[in-house]
Amino acid sequence: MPELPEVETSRRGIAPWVEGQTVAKVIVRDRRLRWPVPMEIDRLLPGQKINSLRRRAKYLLFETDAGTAMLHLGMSGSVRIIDADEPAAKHDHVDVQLESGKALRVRDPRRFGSLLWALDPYEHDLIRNLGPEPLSQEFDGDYLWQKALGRRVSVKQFIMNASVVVGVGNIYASEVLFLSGIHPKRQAGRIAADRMALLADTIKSVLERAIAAGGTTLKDFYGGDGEPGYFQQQLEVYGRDEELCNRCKNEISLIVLGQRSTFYCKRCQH
DNA sequence: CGCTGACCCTGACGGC
DNA sequence: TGCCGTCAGGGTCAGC
Repeated sequence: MPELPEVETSRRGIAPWVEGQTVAKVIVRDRRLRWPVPMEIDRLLPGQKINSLRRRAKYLLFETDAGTAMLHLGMSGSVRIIDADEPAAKHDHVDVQLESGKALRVRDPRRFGSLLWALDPYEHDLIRNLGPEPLSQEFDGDYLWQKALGRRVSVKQFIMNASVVVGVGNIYASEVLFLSGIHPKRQAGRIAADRMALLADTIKSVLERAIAAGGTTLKDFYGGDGEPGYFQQQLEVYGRDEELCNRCKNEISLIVLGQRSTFYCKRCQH
C-alpha cells in the first residue's frame, strides 16, 4: 500500500501531533513484524520527547534524546492518530500513547513492516547503504547514468533497487517508465545519458505530484483508514493491462519482471 | 560485485 | 455459502 508519497503524506499528517510530544506509554500487542519489535521500544520510549519526525526512504524516524524509533509500513501498514482510549481492532499491533491523550496507532495486517530502535538510524544496517532520496539534488540524470554503467538488469528493476535510489515502488516504476517512453525491460546500462536525465526528472515530478495529491485526500488521520485511491485516476498504465493507452490507443501490456507485475505500452516505450 | 528467486504474512477476489 | 487458487503497492537474504 504505501509508496513513498504515502509515507511522506503520513509523515506530514501525523508530525503536528507527535513532534514536541512526550510519550506516555507504549503498548505492543504483537511483536511479530518483519523483525520482532525490540524491547527498547517499550522500555526506552516512554518518558521521551519526540524531537522530530523525519523520513528516510520509506522509514519514518521518531527521534528522541534516547534514540530513534524506525517505522516501516511494509506492504500493508498504516499509521494514524487516535484518541488513546479507542479500542484496538485486529492487526492494530502497536500504540504509542502521548501525554496529550492522543496515540499513534500502527496497523499492519500482513506484518511485512517493522518497528526498530537505533541510537543513530543513519548508521543502521537497513539505512546506511541506501541510495539517495529521489527528490534530493544529488539524484539526477548524471548520477543515474553513472550508476547504470555496465549494469545488465532491466531498467525497471534498476530504479526499484533501493541502493540505486529509494522510494520508487512498483506502481510508480511502471508509471515513470511510460512517461519517459522507456521500455521496462531495457538494460539499465544501455540507456543514453539524455534519456536517463528525462527518467530522473520524471521520477521527481511524478513523486512530487503524488505527494501533492496525497496531501489532499489522505487528510483524515484520525478516523479514516488511510486508504489511498487518490492517484488512481492519474495512473497511465499501472493496473490497466488490456485497456487502451491514453496516448496511442494501443492495448497496454502486462509482463512480470523480478516477480512484480509490470505494465507498459509496446508502441510508446522503447 | 551483480543478479535471481525464495520467502515473510493476511486478506480480497474470482471461479466453481 | 464455502472452498481453493491467485494475487497484492514492501523488502531481505542465500546462493550462484
